[in-house]
This record gives sequence, structure tokens and C-alpha cells, in this order.
Amino acid sequence: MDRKVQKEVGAMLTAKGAATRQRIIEGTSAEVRERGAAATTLDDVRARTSTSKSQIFHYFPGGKEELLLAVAAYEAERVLSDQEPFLSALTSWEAWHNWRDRVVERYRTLGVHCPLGVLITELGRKTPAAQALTAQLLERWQERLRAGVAAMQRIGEIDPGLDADRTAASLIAAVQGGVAVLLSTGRADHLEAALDTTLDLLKSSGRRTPELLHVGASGDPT
Amino acid sequence: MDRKVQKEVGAMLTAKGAATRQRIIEGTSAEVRERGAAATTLDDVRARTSTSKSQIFHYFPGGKEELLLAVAAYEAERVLSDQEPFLSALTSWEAWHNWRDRVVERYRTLGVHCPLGVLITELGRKTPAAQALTAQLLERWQERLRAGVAAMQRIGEIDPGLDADRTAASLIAAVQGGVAVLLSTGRADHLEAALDTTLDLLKSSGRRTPELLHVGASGDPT
DNA sequence: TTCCTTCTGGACCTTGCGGTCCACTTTACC
DNA sequence: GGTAAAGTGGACCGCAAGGTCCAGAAGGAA
Repeated sequence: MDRKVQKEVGAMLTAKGAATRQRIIEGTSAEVRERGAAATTLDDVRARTSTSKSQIFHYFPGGKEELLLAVAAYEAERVLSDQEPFLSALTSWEAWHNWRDRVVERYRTLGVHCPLGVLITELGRKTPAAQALTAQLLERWQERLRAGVAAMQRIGEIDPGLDADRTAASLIAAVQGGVAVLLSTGRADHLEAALDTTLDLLKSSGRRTPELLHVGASGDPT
Repeated sequence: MDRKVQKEVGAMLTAKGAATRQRIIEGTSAEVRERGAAATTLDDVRARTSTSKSQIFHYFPGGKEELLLAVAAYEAERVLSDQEPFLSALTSWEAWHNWRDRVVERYRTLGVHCPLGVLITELGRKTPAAQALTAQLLERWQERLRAGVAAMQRIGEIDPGLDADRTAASLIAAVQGGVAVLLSTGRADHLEAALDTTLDLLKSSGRRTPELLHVGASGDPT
């Protein structure tokens, strides 16, 4: 078996080459988080990763655009994996709250340096490829949430009359909106409020189903 | 009385000057909506507004940064005024739905060319002045929504136990999140879903108050 | 060892764009 | 109508930053 690794048609990478390529991606990723995509220059990347211009263009012939796209894909993968294991097992309210806490804590820590936010807002609008990548990420994310909602509906904790996909969409919007506000003001209040509010709706919808009805305790938002 | 208009200390504008200044702002605003702030060059502005470099720097000595800040302020004003008269009279569910329709329709029309989104995401992160402007806009917006929630609480349509400010915050997040998704995918589904979901929660919370209790009809989300 | 491919370093080119300068015109007030 | 301030046009500058090129080093298969 060949020790060289095939990247795509016609492109071979040695172990050393693959390492360099990865180093460039991760260095760029860090740079983008700190300064934004537009403000990140190839010279910054070159300095940070101890490489040279020729290497960047060797591994990313499309130049800066191709590099940023690779970084976006790299980050997109992390967005979902960072929410595990909670995201894949939203089968109890405890799991949902753990997920909520994970999301809030992650973005609170990242603050302005949210990788996805940066890439979505700076790349998504111009590059069709980046836009497709974003759309695909959101779809996968939403599908996980939809599955979680459906699971809760099955055990009677969420009103079966609700549209699971639409509900998942509004959860996505809650997160994205909270992050948007966080990015522009530095405060995570909206993120928490939006998630809590939406989760409260889901909880109370379950309580309202006939067989489990026990009204009176109107979901305390604190 | 002087025909010249005082702008700030030491700066006088004739009617002609004021008109030119305004033309520059509006032209830049349009350019930014179409291409983004970073991609908008002073030459674009110059061509579009039939002016010259010297005029831009005459009216905005701080260069591009000052110009964009002026545009941001101009747009921020429009964001709220575009939601009138609904935003200031959220005293019935009809008013709330009219407001919701106005927001959805506006952003659906604007699509990728959302002025606030562009400015928040491209300027907010770097310029402290722009960030302050954004924060202030969100605060004013949230205060209007908070007042609306409080009004509905007073007439028993929303659970008085809810934190009005926190609820308003989650509505803000719903809008911002929907817009964020719209910006990166071109679809307004999330915006609608998030607003509808949140409004449903508020409605059902009112229904749950003791004196108005008539359970069974679990808020149909369609 | 030999030969081919991949990898690396860095000088160099090109261009786009923010910003400057200065001469000239128009407006406003006396 | 004179004069000073405000408004206007456009040539020009400097530099940052993306991108090119080529010579040479390192690595792998025979």
C-alpha cells in the first residue's frame, strides 16, 4: 500500500505534507477566530504557522478563498462534535438542559471569537460554496434537534401536535440569535433567555397534553 | 437667522453641503446593502453618488470608518421606524401579529441585503463606537418589546409571572437568529418559526392563568 | 545510487484602495 | 461686488496584501 495519501484526483500528500497542510488550516483557524476572516492576511498565517507563501498556495491552489473554505469545513465539524454527547441523545429534559448548558458555556467562553459566526457572516454572503457549507451544517444540526423533539413527543413530554422540524428550526434560530447578539454586544443574556424560553414552551406543551395534564405550575422562567 | 446649519462645534454646512453629505450617506448605505461593508470601496461610493474623494473626506474627515459609522446610525434609525406603528402599540394579539408580519416581510424582501446584519457583523466586532451603537439599538428595541409584553400582562393575555424583559430578550434573539440564518442560507423559515414559536408560548402562558383557563386547544403552530 | 515527485524558502510582481493635496468654483454675508 | 468660507474635481501617493516564480532541499520507489 502506498505511503502517500491521495487527497483528490492527481494530488498526493506525503505524511509531512499532510501535517503541514493541517498546520496551516489550524493556524488560519486560530487567526480567524482572533481577528476575523477579512482581517486575516496570508502573511499572518505564514508567520504563525512557520510556513511560506509557496506552501500555502501549494496546498490551497485557490488561494485565500480555498483556504478559508477549508477552515470553514474544519470549524463546521467542530461545532457539532462540541455538542456531543448531548446532541445525539436528547431523550430527557435532563439531556436537553445539559445540551443547553453546553451551548451557553461554549459560546460564553468563546465570546467574540465564535468561529462559526465569523465564517458565516464574513464568507457566507459572498462565496456560494461557503453558503452551501453553512446550509448543510444547519441542516444537520436541525435534524439532530428534530430527532430530539420527536423522541420527547414519543414519550409524551412534548405535545405531539407540534411540528418537530419547525420547532427544531426555532431552536436553531434561538441559538443563532443569541450568538449574534453576543457577537455584537458581548453579552450572553439573550442566548440564555431565548433557549430557556423555547425549552419552557416545549415543556409546558407536554404538560398540556390530556393524559398528563396537571396545570397550575406555570413554568417559572428563572 | 443663519442659513448655514451648524453640524457640530466649528463645522458649518450650507444647504447644498448638507444635501451632498446626505447623498453620500444614502449612497453608501445602498452600496453596503448590496456588497457588504468591507467590499464597499470609497471609489464605489464616489461613482454612485457623483461626488469626489475630496468631498467624502470633507464631510467625513475620519475616512471610511467615520462614514460607515454614520451609515450605521442612519440604518439603526430605520430599523425601528420601519416597524412602526406596530412596535409602539403592542397591546393586542392582533398588533403582535401585525408586527410579526411586518418583520418577516421586511427581512424576506431584503434577503441578504439586511443593513443591520451587515453592519453589526462587519463593523460591530472591531469598532467600539459601532458596537456601542448596536448595543443601544438593541436596548431600545428590547425596551419597546418589553413594554408590549408588560401591556399584555396587564390585560391578562400573558402570564404575569413571566419576566417581561427576559421575554423581550428572547424575542430579539428570535429575530436576530432568523435573520442570521436568512443571511447565510437565503431562507426565512427559521425567522418565521422562531417568532411563531415564541408568540405561541406567550399566548399559551396567558391561557394558563387561573381565571382564563380553558385548556385542551394546545396552540396549533401552523 | 538514481531519478522523479513532493515540499520549502523567499524574492518579486501587481493591483486595489484608503488617503492626501491643491487648484478651482460656488455660496453666503457685508 | 468684494471677500472669506464652504464646496468640488481629480491627479497623485504609499502601502498592504494577494498572488507568481523559480531554485533548491527532502522524501520515496526502483
